[in-house]
Amino acid sequence: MVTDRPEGTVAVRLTEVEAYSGEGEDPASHAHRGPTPRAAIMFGPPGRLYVYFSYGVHWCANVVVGPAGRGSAVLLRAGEVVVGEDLAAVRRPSARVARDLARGPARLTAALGIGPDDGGADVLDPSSSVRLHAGAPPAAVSAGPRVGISRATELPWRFWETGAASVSAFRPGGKPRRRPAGQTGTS
DNA sequence: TTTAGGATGTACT
DNA sequence: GTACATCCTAAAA
Repeated sequence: MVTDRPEGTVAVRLTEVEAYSGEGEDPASHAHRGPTPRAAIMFGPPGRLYVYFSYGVHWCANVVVGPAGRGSAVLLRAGEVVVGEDLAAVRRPSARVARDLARGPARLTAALGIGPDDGGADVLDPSSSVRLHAGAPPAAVSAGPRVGISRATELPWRFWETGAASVSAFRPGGKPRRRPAGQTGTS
């Protein structure tokens, strides 16, 4: 994922995403109720950017997938900044460590500088300021329940790179407990 | 260190 | 009016 801005370029390698289906089988999706004005972009052609405003202060970005009219999208949940880390750090002053620059959907969107103006942008268009590049697939990918929703939590439609330090902190059934002994978050 | 509460646009009841 | 695909700040232990 790359964004070109007057102030610079930021590239992020996505490490965590969530799938949302609009086919009515997924009550957690914004598209579940149909093409509302906010979710209309999800029903458009694939490769478009669906940006929505959440909780009044955060923007989250999705990439529309599947045929037009289906309403399916992939939420970009987390990633690691590989280019323009300095600029990303400026955009995310609250991020104290590099790992937190894009850990979380709103943080990822902010680190990339994606805003409402980018809604509907074609991420496959080379001339677009927001582009999606295909990279080498990770060695291992894990799947599990989605985070931050209250419906259809059983669907294991969250996918992340196994062992990635930038994935969202998921609390299975309660407290996050400290860092598991085997996994080190730092290098 | 962990827990609680607040901000605020859009959609649904 | 309430809930939400969230994150940040403040307070307590």
